Amino acid sequence: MSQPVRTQRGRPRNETAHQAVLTAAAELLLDHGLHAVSMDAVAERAGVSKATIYRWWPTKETLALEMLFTQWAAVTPLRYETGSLGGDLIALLQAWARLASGRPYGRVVAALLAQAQTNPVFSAEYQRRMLDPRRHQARAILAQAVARGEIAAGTKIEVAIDLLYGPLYHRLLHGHAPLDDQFVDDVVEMALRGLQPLPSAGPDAETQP
Amino acid sequence: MSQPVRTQRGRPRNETAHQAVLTAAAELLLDHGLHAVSMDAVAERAGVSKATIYRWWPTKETLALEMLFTQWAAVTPLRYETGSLGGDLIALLQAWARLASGRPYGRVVAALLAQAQTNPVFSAEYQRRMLDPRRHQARAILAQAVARGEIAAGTKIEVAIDLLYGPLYHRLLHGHAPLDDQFVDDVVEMALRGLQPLPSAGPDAETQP
Amino acid sequence: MSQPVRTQRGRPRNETAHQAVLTAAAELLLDHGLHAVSMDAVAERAGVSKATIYRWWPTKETLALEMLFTQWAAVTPLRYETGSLGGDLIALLQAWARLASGRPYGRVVAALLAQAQTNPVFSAEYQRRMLDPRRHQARAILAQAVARGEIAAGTKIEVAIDLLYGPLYHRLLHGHAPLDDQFVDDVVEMALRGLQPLPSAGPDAETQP
Amino acid sequence: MSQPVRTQRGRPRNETAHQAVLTAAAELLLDHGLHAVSMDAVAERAGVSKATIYRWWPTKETLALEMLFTQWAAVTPLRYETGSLGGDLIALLQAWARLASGRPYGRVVAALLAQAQTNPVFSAEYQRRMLDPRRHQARAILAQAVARGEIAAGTKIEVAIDLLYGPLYHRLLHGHAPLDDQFVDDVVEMALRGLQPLPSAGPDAETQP
DNA sequence: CGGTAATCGAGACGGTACGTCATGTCTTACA
DNA sequence: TGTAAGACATGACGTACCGTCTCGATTACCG
Repeated sequence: MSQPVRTQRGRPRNETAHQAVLTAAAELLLDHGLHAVSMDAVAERAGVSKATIYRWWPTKETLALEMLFTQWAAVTPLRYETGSLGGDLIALLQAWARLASGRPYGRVVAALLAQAQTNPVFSAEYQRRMLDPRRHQARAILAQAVARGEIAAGTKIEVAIDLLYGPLYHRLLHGHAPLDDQFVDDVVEMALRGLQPLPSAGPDAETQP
Repeated sequence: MSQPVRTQRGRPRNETAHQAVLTAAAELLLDHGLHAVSMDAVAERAGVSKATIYRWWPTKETLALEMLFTQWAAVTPLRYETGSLGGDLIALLQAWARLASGRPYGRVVAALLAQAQTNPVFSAEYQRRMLDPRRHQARAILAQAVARGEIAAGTKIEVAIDLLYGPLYHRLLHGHAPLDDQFVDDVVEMALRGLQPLPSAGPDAETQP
Repeated sequence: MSQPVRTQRGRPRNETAHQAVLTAAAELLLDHGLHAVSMDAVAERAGVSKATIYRWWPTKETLALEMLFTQWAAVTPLRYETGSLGGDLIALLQAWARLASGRPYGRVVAALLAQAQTNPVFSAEYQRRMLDPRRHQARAILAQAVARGEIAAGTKIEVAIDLLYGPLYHRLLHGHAPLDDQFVDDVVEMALRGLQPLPSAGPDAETQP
Repeated sequence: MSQPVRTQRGRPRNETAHQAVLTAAAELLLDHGLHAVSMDAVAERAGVSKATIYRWWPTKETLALEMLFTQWAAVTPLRYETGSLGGDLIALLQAWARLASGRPYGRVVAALLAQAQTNPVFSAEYQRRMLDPRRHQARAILAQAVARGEIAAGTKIEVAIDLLYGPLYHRLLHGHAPLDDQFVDDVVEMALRGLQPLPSAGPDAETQP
């Protein structure tokens, strides 16, 4: 985010102020949502001047994105090598789900998505920071599973990733039901085995008189 | 939205103005997104006074919700009785996907979701209008499938619905890949059969005579 | 004020509503001043529809004027024939001063004057109703005094009236000092005898060698 | 009006804009009166934003007061030392009358008085700026006259001031007759000599040698 | 006695201005 | 150069009145 090139001339950047801004933004965002956050409010709460904020973040969405990235990146670097596809996916998705549901991040994500709808530059930045790393991990896990023969070689990986992450985002954003460990387990199991019963010995058996 | 009871006293509501507001709101919202749309702009474009808008819609989110509801409800709720679960689901989800991707509705949905994150009243109204009817249809379809023995009786219906709609919303909101008929087919198929090959006889077993 | 000609056809005017409007206007005006009085507020307080008010009074200033005229006209019809100029003037002015200072009429008068500054039609109506009758009485009193030889025949009557009423309005509108009986006595005495001491026996005497 | 203390920090106030606002307000006020003047109109005409106006003037009455004060203060407070009471008073009052009648200031004064009726804080400010200085001058003149023996020591000074200024305000606000030099002469003479003829030797006594 | 007409209640409407708030820029002094 | 302070232009906000209008209901008269 910190676009200005450090030329090693002049007064160096005040890192304390930088952190104070991110902290103030996080509190205001998570407590009241983006629309209740003004640059003036962040400046006052952070004890910083507005000019300083605009110096480093062009919009409050950019600020919110960096705040979210910082908070979520602080927890992620797990290795997902449980040996089975199901185990890897649960490890991956549960880490995300616990993070996302730990505080009202739905407010932040929804606001960022809304901004991304009409601002292609921001959308690209959002995807680069928030989505691509997660999808990259998921791709690696699924590729391993293909290599192990757990899933077919022709499986549509991108669709599979949407099938896994989509339901999680759905609950995060719509809030119609909890985004908890049980739900992640259910999603992974249902995605792996499918809705239909096994054709060989499944419920069709009872139709045989 | 028009809650005030018509008591047959006083000047009757101007329905032309009502429609003009919805039309103007639709154009502005779909072209530029909610945050770029002001009540002043809607009023001017609709040839209506701001007071009239505020009389019937307390916020622009409420207005956007009614606009979206009106446009999406115009497509008649088809009966989904193709005889098979896969057919029913494709009919249901493809209708939604075509509607949602026909115009830039992602802008509107994202804005409404952002608003719903911090406004419980609005959230309830959004769910009542936009989500509940769709989930109700999906429940009916899945219940039929259970009755026909296509899926197990113990299937977690709510999770299944999220597994189906989640990926669609995911693409609508994130725009990382197209929300087209092919994607709906893939999602339904993957949700029905699962990622894993059939465990009992292996994925290719049945091809081996 | 009731401009519409009674043609003896149609529903007759509702006098109860008429009075209710004047009463409501009086309360609001005297309590909070004209700017705090809206047609909507008067209508609600009087239990009358806005259309009814506009039917009889084109503006709220007109309404205020009629209210003031009604309340002040109810008290005036004294005869001023005490036999002396001073007595007559005190009777005339004290009646006015008691009326004007009895309730916060300064609010009403100031508002009407403000309106009269830019609306010649209203100004004429205001003068016809509120000023001309008072000045007419004063002229009569002064004419009697001239006839009795109490004051010189060449006295400028219009200036004299301003000299008498001006100070009273001054205190009513500026409120820098009380508008009470004592003040009226002082004004009349000072106007009659003048500030300067009597020239025959006064300080001028010492200039006579 | 410019209360905020200049701490020498931050961008300094734009004095050009300050003057432009006062000028624009003066033109609009004198041309159309306060009620026909909107903050939006002043802002547009002055080429200044509404927020800037509200930063320095909380209401348009406050703005009008500063405008009036500025324009009337521009006429220097001459020394009134003509040697006689009559001369001093005519000098004092004619300066005021010429100022007040030079442009349609009656509109402004009436609007300010109307505001002062219901706003004690504004009333105090109005008196401090517009009335007190004039009354202070008048008191000095009358005190000199007492010292010189021109008027009695027991003269009620406050009443005398009302007797002099009251008629002038009366004509300014009611406009029933001109506020010109002749009127000021008449008021001063009548206030000094009184309406009644000299009681000791009759009104014409001094003309009899 | 039924028609005509004026009044009244209720309240929706287009319009204008209000006073506030947030954005993003700019100007100064200080570090 | 970076920062705090804060003034500024811009423009949307949501509210409040204004004066007009369209209804249905009411109450007289007059033919």
